[in-house]
Amino acid sequence: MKNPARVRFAPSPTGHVHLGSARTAMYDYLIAKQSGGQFVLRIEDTDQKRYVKGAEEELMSGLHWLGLDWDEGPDVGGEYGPYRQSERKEIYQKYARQLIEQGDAYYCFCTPERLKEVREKQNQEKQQPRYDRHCRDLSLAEADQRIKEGESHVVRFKTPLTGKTTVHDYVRGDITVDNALLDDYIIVKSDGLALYHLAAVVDDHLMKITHVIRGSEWLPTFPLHGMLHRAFGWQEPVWVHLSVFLKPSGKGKMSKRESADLLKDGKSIFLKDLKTLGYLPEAVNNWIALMGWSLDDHTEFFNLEDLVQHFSLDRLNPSPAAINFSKLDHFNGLHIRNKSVEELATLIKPYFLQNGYEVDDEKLRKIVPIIQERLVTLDDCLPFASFFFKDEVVPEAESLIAKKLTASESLKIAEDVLKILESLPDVSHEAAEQPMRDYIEASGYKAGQVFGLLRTAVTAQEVSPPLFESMEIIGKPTVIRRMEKAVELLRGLSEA
RNA sequence: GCCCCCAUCGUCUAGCGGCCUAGGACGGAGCCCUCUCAAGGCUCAAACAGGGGUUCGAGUCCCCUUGGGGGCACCA
Repeated sequence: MKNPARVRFAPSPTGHVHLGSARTAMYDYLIAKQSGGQFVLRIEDTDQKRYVKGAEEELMSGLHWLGLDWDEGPDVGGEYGPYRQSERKEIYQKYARQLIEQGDAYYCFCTPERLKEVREKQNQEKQQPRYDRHCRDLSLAEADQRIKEGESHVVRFKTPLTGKTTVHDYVRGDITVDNALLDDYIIVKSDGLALYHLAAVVDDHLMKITHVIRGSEWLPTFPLHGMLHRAFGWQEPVWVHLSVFLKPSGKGKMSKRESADLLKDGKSIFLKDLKTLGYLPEAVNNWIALMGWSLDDHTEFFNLEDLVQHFSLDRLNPSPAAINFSKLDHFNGLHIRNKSVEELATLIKPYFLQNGYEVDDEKLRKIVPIIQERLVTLDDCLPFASFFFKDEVVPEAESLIAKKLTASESLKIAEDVLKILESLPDVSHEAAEQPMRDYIEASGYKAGQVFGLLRTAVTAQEVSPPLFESMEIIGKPTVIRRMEKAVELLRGLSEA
């Protein structure tokens, strides 16, 4: 057994939970669980301006939906709290001051306006936009004095002017950058709250985090985080940068606009949408787990427990992955078929209820086996099985005309079939199929023609679960009633 | 523009110098099964970005080019 890992998922509550976050959270969870360690949820809300109401709740329900339950977090507590960064303001200030006093950071009094001017000038001269280090060499005494006088200030990290910094990413290896190319990043804002860089590093240390798994958008500031740890003299966690998810075309990452368009197609990159669209959390997990990770060259069906057992950082793939929704559909079908009748019945029942149908559980349990392998998403149960719960279904008269036959020929068939069904003790699969096949044999019509007509009459659909199984569930009185209606409709058609 | 990262079928990927006439999956095409639709089974088309090295031998190691992605905020 490995050493217990403490892994944190640290989202900012600024919007909907998307696939990229979900995958990071899952990997966090897997590493924590497989080592017998803790999965920690930490809310990174140091930017109050970007706070979105309800985002935290959505985040938590999204994680729970996927089965990624955390051991420590703002709601459940833990011995390393508080777990919301906005509640840790004083902690960051203390550490920022330490950095300043030991010469690794400094107060900066430059106004946003001046910064903007500097940037514009640099842009004009085609220089790299960067802070000009105007306040870097102010003495601490002078700085403290100006602060006492109430002057607005931020804290910047004092990046070494020369030399190189090497940081180690678990999947990419060593990454080395020239310090001269780095900026003196702001680590505490003028409102006194730390920026991500400082807050995350301090929290990761204080919370004894062993693995930092995050998106590759953090790669550019990765050296800063390494330098911060070293300035404090802290041991660094294992750093793991995951590749980003690209839009289905593979060209760039998903924009807000495109996300909206996607929803019109019944697809989405947001967890909350995926749920209402009828996707199973098991399928979503399976799907995103395999975007950037693989076990071997053939295993592809996983549930969360399998992943806990088999997941390994060693098999992470550093290259970006395009989102492939047809693969999600495939996995969803696989996981739907993997459900027991009881489980699936429970999952699809709400769809019928929401659409105003009264659902008899006994009946539903009979329906599940015949539609299970036909469902791609849970809401597919509606087009497949609604007719079971309707008192009456009335097909279009024209749709009753069997393939390659006339209305009057179809009428003849309908009348014959009705007669046969009436003569049967019941319309169970066993009782009905053979007589129907005998009729087909004797009449010379094609099986497709007769069954097609029967299907349309009984279900008012061209596509349905297997006919005889369906009729058995519907029951003889209703089947007879619907056949009579079909005869009536066809009669009207052949007289016209 | 500058910095960083990445590079195998359309897509997700296996491949860690000889097991590769490059394997699997999704999607596509076809066939079988069949009362429709599925599911399932079988078959086919489909890739090592290009150029230099290193080596007896390169998809696998190194360099360059090209392409793609990410970042350059008092956001995370």
